[in-house]
Amino acid sequence: MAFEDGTAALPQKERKFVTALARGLEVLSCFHAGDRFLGNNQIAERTGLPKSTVSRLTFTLTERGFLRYSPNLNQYRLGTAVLSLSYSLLGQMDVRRIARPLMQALAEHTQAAVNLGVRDRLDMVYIDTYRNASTYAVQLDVGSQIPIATTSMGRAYLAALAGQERAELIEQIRAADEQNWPRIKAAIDRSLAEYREKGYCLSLGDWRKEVHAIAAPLVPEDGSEIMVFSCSGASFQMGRDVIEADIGPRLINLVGNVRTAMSRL
Amino acid sequence: MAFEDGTAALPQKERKFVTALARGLEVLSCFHAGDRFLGNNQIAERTGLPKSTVSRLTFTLTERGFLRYSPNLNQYRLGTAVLSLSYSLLGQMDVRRIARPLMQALAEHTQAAVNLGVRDRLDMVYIDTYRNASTYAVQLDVGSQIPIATTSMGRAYLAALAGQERAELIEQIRAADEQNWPRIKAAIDRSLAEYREKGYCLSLGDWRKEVHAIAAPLVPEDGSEIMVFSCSGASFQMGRDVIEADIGPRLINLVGNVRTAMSRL
DNA sequence: TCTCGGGTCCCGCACTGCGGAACAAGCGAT
DNA sequence: ATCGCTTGTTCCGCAGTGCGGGACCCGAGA
Repeated sequence: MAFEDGTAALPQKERKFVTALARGLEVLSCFHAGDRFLGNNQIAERTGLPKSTVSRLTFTLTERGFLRYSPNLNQYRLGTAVLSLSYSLLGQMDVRRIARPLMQALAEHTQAAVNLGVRDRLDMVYIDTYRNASTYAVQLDVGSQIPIATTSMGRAYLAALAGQERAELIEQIRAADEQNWPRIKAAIDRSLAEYREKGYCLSLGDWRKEVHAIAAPLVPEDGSEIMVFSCSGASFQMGRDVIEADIGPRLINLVGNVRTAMSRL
Repeated sequence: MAFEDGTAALPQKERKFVTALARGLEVLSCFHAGDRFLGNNQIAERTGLPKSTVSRLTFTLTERGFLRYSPNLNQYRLGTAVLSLSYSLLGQMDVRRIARPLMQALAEHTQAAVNLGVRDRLDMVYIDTYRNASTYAVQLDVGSQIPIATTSMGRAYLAALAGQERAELIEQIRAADEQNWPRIKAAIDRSLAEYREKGYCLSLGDWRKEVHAIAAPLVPEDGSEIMVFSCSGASFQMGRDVIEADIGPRLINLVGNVRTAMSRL
């Protein structure tokens, strides 16, 4: 850091920021669903950190059970410690207990998948999903990540977000995929309008051609994070007509019931 | 650090260790299933770190989505980023795909819960669990943690562990609960013997009085981590006789099938 | 044997992260 | 209002931690 006077002239904000920790988290996050094992070198590439730094970070993470080392491959995998964390989180969310029977009933009625998700960075993550036992088509499990921009769940989240935050998030989305921005922007605008009019958002093949979905957000009164319920299924089973006539109202109804159930603790 | 010659005379190992990162992870881990929100002060107490340090760490963790800040409570909760991590891990484990139908069948047959777990520190963590739809008794979900020392799953893990590692782990267990050590030690020894004789471990009310369980470990040939299958239910439904005569053989059979299925990729 | 792609280790330097203490902000009780 | 009391944020100089370029090492191919 080259400052003329040599004093620590960092902006105040940055003094609260612990680089080493952030880098370690970065290392963890660079394991995506696809890849089982990563070597130090690949990690270094993905994160842009120097090899020796990565070496130290992986050592520490392994030590603490957040990574697991495979001696014969000389590579790392995520460790079981991350599981405990996410359970601590899921166990806290009483939305899940409350919504479960309602979601199951809707899944039964529609013969489609009914999902509950929250946002993580530029994705929505399922924290629950129910489907009729016979449905094997779309296999998205708890923890699945789907993009914000092209899914009904993601856009319903956007629609429910307060103006300022929404603008910031949309900007991030734009920056992440300049390429397709015009198309994405158009779809988002359509969804926002749709939400204002009807209270839900649709995605009829935007994400995967053969998947139709509808989603409605739940904004908790206590200021905690927005959650989104969605119902998704094969396009041939879920035409626009049945979605708007039947599923939409039921979904909005579900959200309303969950909201009132949560408001009385 | 006061060394006579002033050189960095740290033991080599320690130079690879990134304290700041470890501390950050410590902060995350101190959120247990019970507590929704923690303030900086409580975190400082639990971790033994000074307040200002905690302040910086929580700032960084929040920044990165691993914690979430509640402005009106001035407190923190785990953030959604941890969810994505654990999904990256679960998605990688193909044991789950392979074992699923077998576990479901066994759950159906026994009318009890059938679980798959791995170790995290001094606990076993469920990575899958199936039960007959009508079973509402014990509600342990994916991510649930149960102690090693007093559960059949934990002790089956111990039994499958190689001598050296086992000794170390047992020592940690002793250190964690000196109090009840004699009783725990006795139960562990019994389980080790039981495993040698029969290939499974029991816990008939050791963990919760009204819960009976049986477990058998799967030691992967590729040297990756040990996994344990268990079957648990209400004590009045699962007497020792039915466990040993019926469930035990079926469980061992299940493990064998999974092992062979995994060995051919 | 040489090379090449991994990974770990070394080591001096600079800057980051440290933590005690001061400061600020709620909140109850008096 | 006024005083504690508790909890969180900020300050600031110091030291030691974490940094990272490069040497080194090892195993697999050629």
